[in-house]
Amino acid sequence: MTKGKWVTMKDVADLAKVGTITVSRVLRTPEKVTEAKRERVQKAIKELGYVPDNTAGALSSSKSRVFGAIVSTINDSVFAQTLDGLSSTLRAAGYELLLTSTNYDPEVEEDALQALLARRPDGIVLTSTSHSAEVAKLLKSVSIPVVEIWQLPPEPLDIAVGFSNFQAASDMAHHLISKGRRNIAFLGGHEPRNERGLRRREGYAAALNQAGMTPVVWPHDNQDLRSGIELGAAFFEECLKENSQVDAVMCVSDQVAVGVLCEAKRRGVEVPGDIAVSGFGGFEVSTPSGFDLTTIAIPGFEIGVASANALLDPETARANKIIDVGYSLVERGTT
Amino acid sequence: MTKGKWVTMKDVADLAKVGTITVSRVLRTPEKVTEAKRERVQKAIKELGYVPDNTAGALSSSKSRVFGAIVSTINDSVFAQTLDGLSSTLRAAGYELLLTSTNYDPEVEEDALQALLARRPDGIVLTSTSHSAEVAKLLKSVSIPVVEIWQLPPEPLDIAVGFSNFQAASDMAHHLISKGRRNIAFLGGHEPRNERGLRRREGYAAALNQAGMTPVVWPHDNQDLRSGIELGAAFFEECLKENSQVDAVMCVSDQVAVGVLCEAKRRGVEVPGDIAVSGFGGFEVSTPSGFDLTTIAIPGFEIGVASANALLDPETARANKIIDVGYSLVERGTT
DNA sequence: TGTGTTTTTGGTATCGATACCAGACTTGAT
DNA sequence: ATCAAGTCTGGTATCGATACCAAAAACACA
Repeated sequence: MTKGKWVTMKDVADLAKVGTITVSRVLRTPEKVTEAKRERVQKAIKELGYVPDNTAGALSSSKSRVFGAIVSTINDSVFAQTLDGLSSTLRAAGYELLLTSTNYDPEVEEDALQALLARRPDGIVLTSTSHSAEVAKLLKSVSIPVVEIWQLPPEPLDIAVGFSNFQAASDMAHHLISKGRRNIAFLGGHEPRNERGLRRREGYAAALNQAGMTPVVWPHDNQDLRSGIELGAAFFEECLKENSQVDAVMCVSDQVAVGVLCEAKRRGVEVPGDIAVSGFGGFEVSTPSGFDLTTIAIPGFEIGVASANALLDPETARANKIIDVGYSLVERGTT
Repeated sequence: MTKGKWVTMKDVADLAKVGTITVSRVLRTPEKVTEAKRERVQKAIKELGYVPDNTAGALSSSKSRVFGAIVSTINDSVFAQTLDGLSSTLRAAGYELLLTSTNYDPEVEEDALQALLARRPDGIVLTSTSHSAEVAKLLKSVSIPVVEIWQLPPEPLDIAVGFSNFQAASDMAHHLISKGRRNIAFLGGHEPRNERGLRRREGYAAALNQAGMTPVVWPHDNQDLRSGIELGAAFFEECLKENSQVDAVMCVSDQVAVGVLCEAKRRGVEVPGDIAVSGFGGFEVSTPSGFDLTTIAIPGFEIGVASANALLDPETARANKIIDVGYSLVERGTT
């Protein structure tokens, strides 16, 4: 209790007049200790304000009770709900989450993974699925569960929890086609490191090709670093000029769609009259109280919960390898 | 390198034909080892794919190289930039971040803190400033830096990094008054556990009282759990009915303001003609490409960076105790 | 009461790194 | 060639918990 000095298990054991191992058991497997001793120990713990030292426990049991997460970004809200689901489910089971972000940089990913592994986590969650050779090697050499999320790689390293970005985008394209749209453009998904965006773009292109239409994607290259709302606004300025006959925009995310909608309003372009707009993600802005946006709703929180369960019980999860949480196309006022 | 078995420092030492301590020094203080040995060791590390075990290092040096963060929520984007700044700055210095969220529940906060302390972090970041007695006691008994962020408590436990929510809200109220508004309502800030919202509401009320106006806050009680965009939309339905003369709405957040703006458009209410709207936060939606919203821009990323620096060098930070990162009132098209 | 079985308990070794100290090895000056 | 001062290096103890095993206690049954 004195500032700067931690109370140890031995202190508790001495006060309760038991062996240290009994204290350990009271904390981990209380049912194996008689009630009398258990109470004495618990009283001592409270009295001394004992906080167990997990670093020591981790060393001797080689179970750190920590999971690591490497996400591409925490800067926007994409993974927020997932992290929430992950962290709350893990905490309920007595585990903690070690979080790192890479900002879509594979070099950072390798560093982050090294640093994470140094903490000997009991499992790892990744939001990316294409890894450098080094990263793949490290992950394979490790005997802990590795969960890749928000995507469904054809060959998961270990376990994957997500949905098909390709299929979802393809569905949305078909939805727009079924609404009579004939010149559908795709906005975003041009960042080469963001695989989810790339898959969505591919799904869109496949659907259009299948329907005998010509895909129009914008921006063309990765030079254009705008994204989010700003990208949506820029759409009118540049893309629409080149393709004046466009009657629908499929956006890579709800944010981009919001940018499009704002600019449309500003210019007096009718939605969905002149142009239909769709988003992706199902964030709050897409709701009827917000933009009433047609979008693909992703169960972000559930991805987190399912990943947590996969980490906690990898054997069961490995039976499937791929856990598809699905998505749903929500039709609203913009299409 | 064999699956399931970690390479230890001893393995590296044997291969490089040095003592274990030399390996340790190559990793922590390479300048104290002669070049020849250093290279031999580094080669051995690479060859074996050695990943140091920090749990062991933490135990013997009582430095875990981990910092803990307890945030009220990761569900929305409020703290996203801050976490980004925090995590990237810490990682650059070789530290990792252990993240927990409380969902504004003080009971969870106590549990989370216990769990965090069990990992013997080298410091802690908190987004809340009113703590239960237990939590305060725990934090005071600990000899590591404790940084409270996003607010400036009058009596910080140790170090605080943030800005005055009260002052910022008061500034915004004065801005609206200076624009000729005479019936300014405040929307949000009704959740009893969210101190930042409460402080903003207070700042607003103080400014109006000072100007001889009567504050109108809504919702009145905490029964109404709506927040975000939905709350903004509900404003027209309920608040405006009671106070038909309102000519400005100060919102507790940008999200709420977006809800107000969407609903205004839907009802044909002119902004800022009929009603002025202000936000708080300075998120992407508030930009000219988005809603062109007058708002208080908070340097969220800088809060993260400053907190990280405070954790890394608490002595310097303690000289001030309170680090005010400020804010700026950004006047745009909605007022 | 005595024997065999099950449950509960504690001693000791161990996990993998770093701290501390002492010894070996440089280096430079005399 | 010798010595002092400084630089490197490695052996051993240690951090605080848990694993393993053996001893003690409790219990059941004849």
